[in-house]
Amino acid sequence: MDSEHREKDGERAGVLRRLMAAGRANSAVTVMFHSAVAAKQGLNATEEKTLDYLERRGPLTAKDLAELTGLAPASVTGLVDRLEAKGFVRRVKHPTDKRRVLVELDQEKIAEFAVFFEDWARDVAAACEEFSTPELETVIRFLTVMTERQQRASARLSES
Amino acid sequence: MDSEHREKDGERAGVLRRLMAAGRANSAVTVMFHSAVAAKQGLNATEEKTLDYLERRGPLTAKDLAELTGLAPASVTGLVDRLEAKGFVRRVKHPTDKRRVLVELDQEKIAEFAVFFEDWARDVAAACEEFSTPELETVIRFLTVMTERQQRASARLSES
DNA sequence: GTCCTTAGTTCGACCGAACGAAGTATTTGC
DNA sequence: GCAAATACTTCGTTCGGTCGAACTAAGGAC
Repeated sequence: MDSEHREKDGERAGVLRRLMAAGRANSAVTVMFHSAVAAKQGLNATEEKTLDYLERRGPLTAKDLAELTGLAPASVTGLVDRLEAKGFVRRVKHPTDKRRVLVELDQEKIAEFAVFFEDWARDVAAACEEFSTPELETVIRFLTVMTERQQRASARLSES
Repeated sequence: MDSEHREKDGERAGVLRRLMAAGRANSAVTVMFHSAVAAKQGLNATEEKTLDYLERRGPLTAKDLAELTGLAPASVTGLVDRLEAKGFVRRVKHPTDKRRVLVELDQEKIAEFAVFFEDWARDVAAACEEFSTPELETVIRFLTVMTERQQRASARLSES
């Protein structure tokens, strides 16, 4: 290995180290931000998770929520009661099966809190002015790759 | 505004939109990963937060922890009891003031769980091979800027 | 040296969130 | 059309985590 290679490798290693540090710091702050939002909404972790499922998958039955959250049916009843009392969701009739209860988001309530995200979105956009479009494309590619990897790492961690 | 500008603006807007989406997805997964790690360690949110403070600031007194976590003194006693029972921290004598109790991390226990992070670090390093060194520099710069902004956004959210 | 303050613990109580078991309503299978 | 299965709720209980009040031990002031 010639000296040029050694130098390149050293630089690369340093960059990786700094990237790790930056990623770690960013994760810590992301978690804080998330829990600050939850606190603002007056929601606990379970309730937050439930709203997240509903946002991604649309209306779900109590049974679906039980499976997704890992809670007992009785606990889901309580969970939905709380979310309904706070105005985040509604119980609606299932179109074909009268035994089932569909839980759907109250879009108005969600919009109430969207204000904070718009604030944050403006912040992000402002920060992006320091970056060229190709640079942002690189960032998007990076985030996408990492999201997918971390997703798998989470799953591995949870199951084993 | 000529057609070239219009096109550039449109492209930029699209990139920003995709960046937001990528960032949002990444945040969601980060939070999941974090809670998966906590579950693996058998820690709740408060305990996790406490360990984080100890990692960043070194040994702290019970009073310090009470202020940082916002808990009552009695609750801190319980919190430290639990962390001590699980082997994550130790109570040690304060060098000058015998009333005080210093809480310090058990580095061996921390190292036990570092394995999972090494796994993840390898994963990250592997994913980074798809990126040139200058690209990674861009990512670092982006993460750093965003971390700082999100930090401030969290603080604003928490206080108001 | 005595009194007041400070640091932390113990104790009893409380609350939110989870659970299992039993109950109701509805659908499915034969 | 009746029995078994399914979806959800109700009820009583339990448990973890927090709290305030009272207590102990150790500094600090004068």
